[in-house]
Amino acid sequence: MKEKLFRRSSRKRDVILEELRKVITHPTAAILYNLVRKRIPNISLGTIYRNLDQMAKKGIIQKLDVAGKEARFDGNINKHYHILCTVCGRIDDVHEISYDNKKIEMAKIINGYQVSGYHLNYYGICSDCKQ
Amino acid sequence: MKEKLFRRSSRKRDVILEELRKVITHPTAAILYNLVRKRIPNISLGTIYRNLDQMAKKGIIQKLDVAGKEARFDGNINKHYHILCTVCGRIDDVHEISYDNKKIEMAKIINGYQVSGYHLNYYGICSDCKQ
DNA sequence: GTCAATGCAAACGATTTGCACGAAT
DNA sequence: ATTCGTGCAAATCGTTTGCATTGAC
Repeated sequence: MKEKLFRRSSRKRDVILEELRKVITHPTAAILYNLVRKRIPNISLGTIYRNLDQMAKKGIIQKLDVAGKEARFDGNINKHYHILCTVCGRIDDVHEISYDNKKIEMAKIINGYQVSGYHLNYYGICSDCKQ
Repeated sequence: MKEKLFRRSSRKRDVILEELRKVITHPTAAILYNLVRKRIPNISLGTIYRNLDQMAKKGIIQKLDVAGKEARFDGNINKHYHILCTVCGRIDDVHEISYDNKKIEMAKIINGYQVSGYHLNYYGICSDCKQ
């Protein structure tokens, strides 16, 4: 957990990561800011953003692939999926689905959600960028 | 195509939709603005946003579920998926994949992309909002 | 005539950045 | 001593909104 991922250690970064790992709610930067402020009152929102970015780039946290105004972050980098409430915007984890055709297409209830649909995005390097 | 979807007809809305349907590049509002301006030079960016929103709500276009600063739109509402280049940000359609377990997990090349991963998001109404 | 659609500019909200200072190596 | 990490505020960027006008019905 304390390998040579970053050039210098920082208590603030450590606390941001700890607080993110504590919750299962996929918080925004602002929400995390409020959580972290309870422990480090003088931390600034800019520091939250800078550290979340850094950690997401290193792959120790996840920046969620969700459209919308505010970015959301996940401290759990184990492979799992998400379900989003189209009414209140809440995001929950989806663990129990096995990804065969029938279940993806036919799942109607997941985690108590009435499922209306899903989106699947692939990531990769396009042929132009592969050069 | 010209049913009673909207209370009043609007040539600007029609042209926005036409231009969006012409391209396969999942443009941002600003890109579409430039395309539409070639035909309607005095159109404003606000009108582009208002109409894209409206049409997405009616379901005649798609607002893509992609994280990032700018929203992207798709004139093709047939069920299909997307592949995003992690280097240049380009987005292409994915049509040929059949969604059984093996293919999702094992696809290594799609549309010339070197695939690195995928994200699956479900949508629905959470139990609290269902009341 | 009514009220939706529009242009324009200002407002907004999330995120980023420049700068000077403090801290880890 | 170097230069990363930080607080702070200003800047930026995408998007939304208020208002007066135009246009569809």
